[in-house]
Order: sequence, then structure tokens, then C-alpha cells
Amino acid sequence: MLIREILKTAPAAAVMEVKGWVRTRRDAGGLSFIEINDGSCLGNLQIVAQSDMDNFETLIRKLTTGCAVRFTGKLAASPAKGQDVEFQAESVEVYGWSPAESYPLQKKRHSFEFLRNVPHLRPRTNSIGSVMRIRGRLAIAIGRFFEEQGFVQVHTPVISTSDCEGAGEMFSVTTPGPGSGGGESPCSTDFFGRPAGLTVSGQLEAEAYALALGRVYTFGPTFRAENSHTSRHLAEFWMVEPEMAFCDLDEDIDLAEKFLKFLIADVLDNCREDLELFTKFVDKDLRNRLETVTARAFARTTYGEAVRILAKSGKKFEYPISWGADFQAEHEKFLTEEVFGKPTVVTDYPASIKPFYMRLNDDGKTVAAMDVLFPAIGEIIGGSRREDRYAVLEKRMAERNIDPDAYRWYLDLRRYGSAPHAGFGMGFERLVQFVTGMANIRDVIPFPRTAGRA
RNA sequence: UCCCCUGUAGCUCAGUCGGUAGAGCAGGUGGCUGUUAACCACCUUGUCGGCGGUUCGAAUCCGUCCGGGGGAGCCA
Repeated sequence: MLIREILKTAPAAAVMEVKGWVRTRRDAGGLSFIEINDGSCLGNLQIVAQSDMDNFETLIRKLTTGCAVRFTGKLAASPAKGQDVEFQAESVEVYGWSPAESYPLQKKRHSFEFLRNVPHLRPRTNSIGSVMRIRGRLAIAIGRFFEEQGFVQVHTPVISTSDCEGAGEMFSVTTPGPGSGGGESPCSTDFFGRPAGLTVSGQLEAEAYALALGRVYTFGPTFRAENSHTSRHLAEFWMVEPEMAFCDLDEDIDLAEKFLKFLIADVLDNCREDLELFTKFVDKDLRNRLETVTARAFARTTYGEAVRILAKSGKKFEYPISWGADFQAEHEKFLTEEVFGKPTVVTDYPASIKPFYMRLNDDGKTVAAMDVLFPAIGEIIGGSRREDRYAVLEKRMAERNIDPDAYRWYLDLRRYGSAPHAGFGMGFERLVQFVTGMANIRDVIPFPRTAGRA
């Protein structure tokens, strides 16, 4: 039985068993209190071992933080404060010891920075355990949301030849291929016979499937070879990218808002205990902030309006804003936190600062793009209606010196049965950060990959 | 890639004006029949990130390299 269930069970005379890892042992004269955790929930189960039980001196008194154990015994009401029920041990078995002199985790709080040095052991801590349970729950909620909305999940390739212009540097994938004979150009003899890399976005491939299956989404790892050192960037992260045929920008925004509210409401309902940990130790206002997101409509404004608001605000920005310039972190913060005080959707950005595939508006200057900005973390979703007119797309590619031969298949989607379509991308870890209040993105993914660390 | 901060015991950190290393926790031993970050007593633990320089003397000052963190850019 999992500890999650045991803690909700009424005391009974029946003998049961429990397995887990020791978090702490406290001795009080002739008895020992052992707290074990099995990962099924944040809470520990308190085991009470009496000195007359078998193996008390040989096993119980030698248990230390980290040991893997199995107990049989009975669940009883706890006479002391701190827990409703406790487990009165009758027998103990030790699966694996954990030498205290060398085990890196102690029964106290560690800094996240230290825990990053032991990524294989840190899931045994309360905080990382809670983050990862919430992360897992969010991943399931994403699938449920799209299932309810009639989407098909498509698995776009991890190895790709499209660099999805503007998305950042690609990692190259190279290995000697079947035709490898030591030629001059490494790529011509390479496995794929042409330059290939790890995907920076599944969007272009998702578009192909949206223009066949209607509503699709991808959810998988994405890679950026950027040498960035911030608390919001990873070299390997997960991205959710829905793509919808017969969809305009407003419908795209509606879906994004509904999506975010669904995910946050799901965690509020299902991860109560884990969220409490973060409300207590990481961010007192967390729960309140999450409830605000689910309760209120997101603000919506155009880029042009936002620029006017910023210019008229009288606030001094480090980077002055004028039409044509992209927003800086300080501008996004000001809009979400001071002007609107809630999640804000900004639309219709200048074409010059957005990628070639976003649909050009009738003014010829802006594109049908939208960014969802969240207080505290900035951009969480970026999306757009896609350019569905062959000639316009071709022209925009030419303006940016993009080789049309490399995107022949993408242009084909506009050549044969082109249709209005739109989509967006959401950085999964940024969502986990927002939901947990965790300050550093490296602590919301099991094994973080950043420049210089893999 | 640029700017800033930082590196001292297993962990978190203090170390003043340059004078030769320190506290809490963890760990070890002992005590305690209801503990909750248990408590009490005693004990152990150091390439002061590396290398070089200044100095009678460097954790401390200078140079350089490496690691970590934050921010900017880029983005998700």
C-alpha cells in the first residue's frame, strides 16, 4: 500500500506492509521513531519500533537517512501531535543501506544549488519530489485538455533539418554514415547526407499534420544551443505546440487562455499538499496568484496600444520603447504587474521582429502574432496565425534570405489545399515554474542541461 | 557573448587592519519509554577552488584560469 493511501486510512488490527526510504530516525530511550517516504506523496509515515522487536539493535538502531526498507505492522492512532496515524512495526527488512558518512542528503534543508550537484539523488528531497509530482500531473493534464478539445497528439521528429528561423541555435547531429569515406564536406558523407540537428521547434511539422488532421499538438523535448546563463533558459526543455486548421488569431488566443486556466485549475485541485509546500517555503502568495489566473479574464491589447501605454506611463525604462522595438523584460513586467495586474495577451507585433511564418496583416506592417505574458515570469506562450498565402510566404522568405529549397515541403502546404491555421508554443518548464513559484528553471526538470553541463 | 556577485569542514556560513582556521547543522560515541529540524554530554572533520606574484608572513592584496549564481542579450 502506498503511503499516500495509508495516511488516509483508518487504524485497524490487520497486519499490513509498507516500503519506502528512511527520511529520519529519532530514538527515545527504548523506542525508535522512523519516518519513511515512498514518493507517492509529500508526507512521511511515522514508524514506531519498540525495543523488544526482533532486530531492534541490529537493524532498527542502524537505520539512517536514505535506507530502503520494508516494514510489516499495524496502523494505529497516534497518541502524539504531528500525525493522525502511525505504523507500529512488527518486523523490518532492509533492502539497501545508506552509509551516513557519505550519503550527500542530510535530514535538513539543502540549497537548490547544492542539490543540482546530485541530480540523481535530489528527487528524494521534499521540494524536488513535490516539483516533479506537479510536473507529472501537468503533463497528464495537457493530454487530457487536448483530448477533450478534439486534438490528435502527433510526435514530431527530434532530429530535424529545419532551423525554424528565429528560434535560436541548433545542436548539430553528426555521425559517420554508410557512405562515409572521408570526403571533404563532412555532411555529404554523414549519416543523413545533409546537415541535421536537434529540433528547435516542432511547429512546422505540426502545421503539416494540422492541415490534414485538423487539430493537433506536439509535446516533447526541444533543444537550443544558446550559451545563456539565466534562471529561465535550458539547452534541453519541453514544449507544447498545438496547431489548428481553420483557426484565426482570436480563436488561437481563446484556446491559449482556456488551456492555461485548465492546467492551473487541475493542479489546484489535485496537488493541494505539494502546492502547500511551495506556498509555505517558496512564495507565500502563490496559491492566491494561481487562483487569480483561473478566475479572471486575461487582458488583451495590441502591440501598438501597449507601446503607447508604456510611452505615456512616465516611467523611466532602461531601454526606451518606440514602435518597432521588441519589448524588454522590464516592459513585460510593467504591463502585467502594474498596468493590467494579470496575465496579458499582446497581439499584432511588427513583422520585422517576428519570424517569416507569421501571417502578415492587411496593414502590411504587423503580423497576426500573440504573446501571453504572465506576471513574474514574462512570456509563457507565443503564437500566431500562420501565413497561408503562397506568394506572401515566398516573398517574406526571400526578404530574409531563406533558401526556398530548404522549405519546399513547407511551401507545398500552401500550394495544395492551403487553409487558415494558427497555433502556439508553450515552454513547459516555464509553466512548472509559474505553478510552483520555483525561481530557477534548472530545478523544475529532472536532469537539467545547460551550457557546460550535461 | 557581455556585465555583476561568489568559491573557507559533508551542508549553511563567519573570519575586522595581512599574523597561520571558527560556529551551527551533519557524522561518531554515550544517555533518555512518545519523538516531530527531538533533546543532553563528549569527540572527529580543512589542498581556505587551481596556478603564479607581492610580502618576513596571504583565506585576506594583485594577476590569471576554472567552477557556481544573478542579470542582459536571445528566447520558451
